[in-house]
Amino acid sequence: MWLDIDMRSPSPIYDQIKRGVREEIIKGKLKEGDTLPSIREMASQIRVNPNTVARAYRELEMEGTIMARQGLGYIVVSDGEKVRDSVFDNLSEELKEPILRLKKSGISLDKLLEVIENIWKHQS
Amino acid sequence: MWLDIDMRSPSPIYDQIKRGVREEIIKGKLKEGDTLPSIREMASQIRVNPNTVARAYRELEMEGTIMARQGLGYIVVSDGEKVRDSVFDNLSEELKEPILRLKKSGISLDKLLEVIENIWKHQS
Amino acid sequence: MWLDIDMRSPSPIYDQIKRGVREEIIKGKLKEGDTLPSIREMASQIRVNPNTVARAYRELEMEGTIMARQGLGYIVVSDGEKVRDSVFDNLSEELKEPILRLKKSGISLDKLLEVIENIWKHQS
Amino acid sequence: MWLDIDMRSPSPIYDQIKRGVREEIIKGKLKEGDTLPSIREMASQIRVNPNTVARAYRELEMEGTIMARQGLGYIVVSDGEKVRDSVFDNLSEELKEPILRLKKSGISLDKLLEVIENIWKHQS
DNA sequence: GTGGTCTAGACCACC
DNA sequence: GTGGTCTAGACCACT
Repeated sequence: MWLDIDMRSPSPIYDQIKRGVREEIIKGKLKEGDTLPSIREMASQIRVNPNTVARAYRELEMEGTIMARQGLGYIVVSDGEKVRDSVFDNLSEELKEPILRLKKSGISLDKLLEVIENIWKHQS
Repeated sequence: MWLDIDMRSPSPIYDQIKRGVREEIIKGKLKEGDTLPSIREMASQIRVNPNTVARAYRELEMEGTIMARQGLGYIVVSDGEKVRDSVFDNLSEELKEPILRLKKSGISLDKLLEVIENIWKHQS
Repeated sequence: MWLDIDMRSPSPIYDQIKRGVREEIIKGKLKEGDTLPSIREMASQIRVNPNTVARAYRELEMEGTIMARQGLGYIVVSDGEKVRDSVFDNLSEELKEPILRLKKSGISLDKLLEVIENIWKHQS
Repeated sequence: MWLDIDMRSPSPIYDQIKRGVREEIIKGKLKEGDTLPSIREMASQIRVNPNTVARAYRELEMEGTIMARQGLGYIVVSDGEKVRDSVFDNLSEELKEPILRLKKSGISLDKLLEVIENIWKHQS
């Protein structure tokens, strides 16, 4: 499947897989009821240990995004909107720490917003 | 210089110490030429093993912020401005990833700036 | 990759390990993408505590020569040429001090070059 | 006295003092029978702990360069030539390690001699 | 007193 | 299995 995994990223691979699946759902490329690639297929596609994919799927199941169907594999059970909302929440959470540290280091809100806008506009 | 360390934080203690020292320099509480608390003193103050403090100091030395003088202790060698700049750069770098992911997930720039402002204003 | 470590040398073990790894890369015995012996394996081979190897690897990572991949091990990321160049620079830097002191003490350039050639030719 | 000590150098201060005294003798500014500055005077001049100067003098005495005279302080007992010879020997010894490492890393003798000549000519 | 290195061994996260 | 962090405690060199 079409996830691109960055082996050099500090964030764990199972987490990159989780995010990748969620993105596919948000983009509408995976819809409710669709079947995910099997663990083995996904693993060989992205050159990763099957255990790692299994962990990602398991955790996506625990959060209610996908579901295991005996003998059929995993299917999507959450719609794009729900997924998007939870992604937003998580990312906002992730932004908290660096922002508060920037605040402590004496940056102004205006300067910060400028930096953010810059990243938004000039990065791929 | 009594840093407050959060033992329950996911970020390693030696890293919290590094950030703490940098912050003191940025705030001007530590200036060029000032002596840091000795490894043992800092360790006992923040209830941590001396090795952990030693690692933090050593890495701050490697990045050019402080310097060891045998038998005497560590002194600050980088001025507040330099330290602030490098902290800004690092934190901006840290912001990049979550922001670009938010962009991919379909948030609007206005919504994002609103979220940022919220974090800035309503969090300690 | 069996480095030979001299426990009686004044230079610290972690540094000998760093230099050893760099040399293997320079010699071409380790190439970009190759995996290093695991920390534990290297440690048991050279009869040293794993922490010591870990420190060497960590510092090689900080200088950009190798890279850790969680759960998999360390891989080489810098090519032999880059490593050789930086080794040359560092060693030239090390030569500076004793040479300038010899100059101050009144040795002639010819005599110095003779001494150097002697060391080169008659030492292992 | 006229020694310049570099607090940022990695080499220990007592060693810098020893080298400084030897240099004065080689240069002829201190001759056989001359009195060295007292430990306290030297210590206050170069802003260093008296213990450190004491250690330097003690070791210079052990190697036979100077000698303590009860109530009179230290006097020079070795002539410039002898001192120069031993300095040469020590420095050659110091050159050995980096040179052999350069050899191992694949530099050629010609290239090395060129580097040495460069240092000699273009550095203070 | 100061920092620097090393060992032994525990616990955790990731693959 | 892999690396990453932390503790406890020893020993050394320098001031």
